[in-house]
Amino acid sequence: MPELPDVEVYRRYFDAKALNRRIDAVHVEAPDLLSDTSPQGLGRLAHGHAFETTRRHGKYLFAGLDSGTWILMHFGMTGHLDYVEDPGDAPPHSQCLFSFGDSGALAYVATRKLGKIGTPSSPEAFVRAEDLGPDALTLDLDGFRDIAAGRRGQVKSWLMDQRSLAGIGNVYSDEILFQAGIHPRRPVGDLSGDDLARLHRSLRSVLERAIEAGADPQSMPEGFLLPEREEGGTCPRCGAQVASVSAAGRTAWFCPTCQPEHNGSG
DNA sequence: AGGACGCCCTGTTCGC
DNA sequence: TGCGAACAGGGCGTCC
Repeated sequence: MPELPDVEVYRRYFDAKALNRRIDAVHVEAPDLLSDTSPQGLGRLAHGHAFETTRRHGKYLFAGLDSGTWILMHFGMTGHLDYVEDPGDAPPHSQCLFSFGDSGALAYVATRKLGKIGTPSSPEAFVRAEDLGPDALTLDLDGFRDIAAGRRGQVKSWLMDQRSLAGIGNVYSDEILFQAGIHPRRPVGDLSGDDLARLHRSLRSVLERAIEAGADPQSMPEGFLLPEREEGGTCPRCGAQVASVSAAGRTAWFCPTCQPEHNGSG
């Protein structure tokens, strides 16, 4: 789930459900997820205040309180947000629950507890402290070329490196490489200027269109590889069977025909 | 520097 | 039917 498009959809959901409502109670079910505070500390920070703004950087969501402090959410592999009218109806694995004074509650749900919740002094300070790269959606072609320069590894690893550019994970790196017709294990240094330009265009369009689709795998645009990322899946462009290789410690899915490992000129 | 692992968790699926 | 292994869309630390 939670790569850049998913987290952007969560952010909008957060805005729609949780802004400008007085927080009455904070319940933390999994204190281990709090990276820099305690359940009591989080409660003190939020109690009596309201969220007034949100931001996103890569896969991180930041919620700003009217007191000027911030709460950070990262969703790991299985996290999401769920608003319920009755706090008693919070779904299983609700690790953190913000209850509002008027009614309702926002649940941070994470089955596998691989995410984290923190209280950075600001989004900018957090990005700096974690050494995150620029948000993938804000990067123009020149910036993209800059971060590619000198890079030696495989293109998929590079796209997924949060310190290089923030927001792309396993699924969307596959999609971006597919749309650009580039094999996931191609060395970044071997990519031509045209390859890089194509990759950058794919990056933007894939992320933007995925957000438009609500980051819902069932609703992806025609021609997306995403729903075919499994054994027996077929390429939406040429119909060939998709293949998988291990890259960057994850399973990369791609079309062997549309994404040849070696470019023809070599 | 980059890559291959193992690990953090829990739930689901698949093979025997 | 039951059970263990493998695996799942993230990220960190360690070793080579």
